[in-house]
Amino acid sequence: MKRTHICNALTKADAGKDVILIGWVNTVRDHGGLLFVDLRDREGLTQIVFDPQNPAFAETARQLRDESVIEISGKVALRPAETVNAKLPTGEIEVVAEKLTIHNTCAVLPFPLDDEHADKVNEDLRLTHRYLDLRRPRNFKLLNMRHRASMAVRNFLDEQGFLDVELPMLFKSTPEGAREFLVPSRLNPGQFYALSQSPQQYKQMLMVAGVERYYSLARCFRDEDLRADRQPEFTQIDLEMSFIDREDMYALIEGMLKRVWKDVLNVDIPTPFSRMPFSDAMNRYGVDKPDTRFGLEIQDFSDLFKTSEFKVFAGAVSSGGVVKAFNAKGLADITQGELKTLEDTAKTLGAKGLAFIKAEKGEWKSPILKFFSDAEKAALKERLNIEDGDLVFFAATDWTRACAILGRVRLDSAQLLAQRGKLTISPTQYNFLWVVDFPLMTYDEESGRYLSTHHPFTSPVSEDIPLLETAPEKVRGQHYDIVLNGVELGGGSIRIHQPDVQKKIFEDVLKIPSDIVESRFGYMLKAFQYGAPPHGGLAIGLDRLCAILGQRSSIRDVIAFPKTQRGQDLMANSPGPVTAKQLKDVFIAQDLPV
RNA sequence: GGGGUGGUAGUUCAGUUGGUUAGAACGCCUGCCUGUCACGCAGGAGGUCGCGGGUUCGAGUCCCGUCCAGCCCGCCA
Repeated sequence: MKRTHICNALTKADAGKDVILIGWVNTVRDHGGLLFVDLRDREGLTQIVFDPQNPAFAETARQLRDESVIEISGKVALRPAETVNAKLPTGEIEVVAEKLTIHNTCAVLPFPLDDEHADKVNEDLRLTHRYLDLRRPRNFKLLNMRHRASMAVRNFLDEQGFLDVELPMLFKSTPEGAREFLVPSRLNPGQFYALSQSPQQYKQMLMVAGVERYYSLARCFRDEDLRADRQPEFTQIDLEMSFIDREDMYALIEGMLKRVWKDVLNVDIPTPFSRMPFSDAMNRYGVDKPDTRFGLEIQDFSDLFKTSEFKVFAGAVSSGGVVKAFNAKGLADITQGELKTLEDTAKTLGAKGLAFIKAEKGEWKSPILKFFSDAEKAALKERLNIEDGDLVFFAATDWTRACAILGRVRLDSAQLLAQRGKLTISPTQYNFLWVVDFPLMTYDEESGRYLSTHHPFTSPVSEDIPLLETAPEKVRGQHYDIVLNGVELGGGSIRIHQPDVQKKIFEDVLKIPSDIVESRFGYMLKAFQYGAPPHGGLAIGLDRLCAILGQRSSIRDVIAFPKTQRGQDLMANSPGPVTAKQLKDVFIAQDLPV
């Protein structure tokens, strides 16, 4: 059983050769006195011609069905000129079968495998038979693309002197972060590992260890609710370097992504990437991961409406909030249904309603127009460039909420405009962006404490360190997010390497009791006392990266065996029950109601 | 935990105001066919309308509950 060629290799230069091909039956076309089979392997298709009279396979050829696995011995022949198939790389030839071996038959398929139909099949059915879904060339290409992206990353980082170091997935519980998968320890009764949410602490220890440049394609685990872009286990391009500042990191990652885009898509992306402070991103786009492929920028009108007759707007400002608005240019033809959907979306984000102005046929239409003074209208018209056919949305509430509402409405409006052909959002335009100057701390109303915006190892911007005592929310972190087309690809930071600064953050700012600091982070504080180098790092979501490269809206499409929204593998049926003995072995009693 | 969408043949879908035997396309099975490449032609099989309950003379259709999927919010240091 050895093939001489793959299924997209043969050309007219091979005419007359004896060949052996193995693969899956893609299609059978039985003409009675003549039978065609398109034979497929992962590389392509080759047409096989059978003469059903040939005693070598008179009994079997007629029994060929889609997706059977067959081996063909035969001779390459030029196709008659009028039957050349220009759509196939092998379309100028065919293989005249002399011998047929059926290695395996195929049961009736649970769903069609041609891309045109299969793409529409319910995902749960495809996931149940993921081995079939992956057999489709379109999905194989995604796996292949992911492989090439990984190789580009590995090659680039290797050339830059990075060591691939495998770090533990069995770590300890770190309750500050995401919910974790717990793993009972049989050898330590009553004790648990947690599956690593990220190799953060270990990779910092590698820097103390003097490795200087570390990377790995690290599997990470988070027991949170799933989304199109979130799986319970996912892969990060995780790296850490010593003796660097933010500029070094920007340059490195720009080089790496440039290499990935070149190797995978043969696209040259321009560097350096643009940068945007967090506050700009929020104020202009309403999110910390702006999609800058289109405008529709949000503006602040708090000053204008501070003294407005319109109490809703004026009241929002006087109670410390803001009034923000953006012009969904050309969306005045929005339908009632679409407007209702936008309003409902806004409400889920905490809006009481969604105020708007529609500019049509030379006049403005709006339920709130009567509250606006002429001066206010003129200012809106000028600053938002309101013209006939436009639709302006407002949000008047606290800053965070106003940003969230308009940020989301902006994205949804862009979709509506794109559907109307009034706005182009190209999946092959790559707007990379560094978002920088995040606040180090965010005040949490609920607990009445400051929480790390990212994680407690992020180094403050040095000139802001004095503010740690007085106004922690004003301290900027040396954190950076890499954003592409509205997707947060990843992020990282320059870390704290001085034990006293790290201790101050834990105890004085985050108010974590010192005994807990000691039990959770004591080893880090100790390690930092032994000559910890200045260092920083970053992690990029490989799944999200590949989804963008492959123009897929869900990372499930670029993961070989993804889980459903309930965290199940429908093919293998995981998770599943365990026996009482297994539980006993790890000292777990199951006595809570499910 | 919350919000909204969907579930009808193997698959994708249609199914009107609640009304006869639930349809179409593709797939599957049988037969015919020597140049197809989404081959064609003829015939056939295939349904617990997700599940449970209710309203009704009558439910795929209306109501309640429930399960599942995908989307979003919360959550994701």
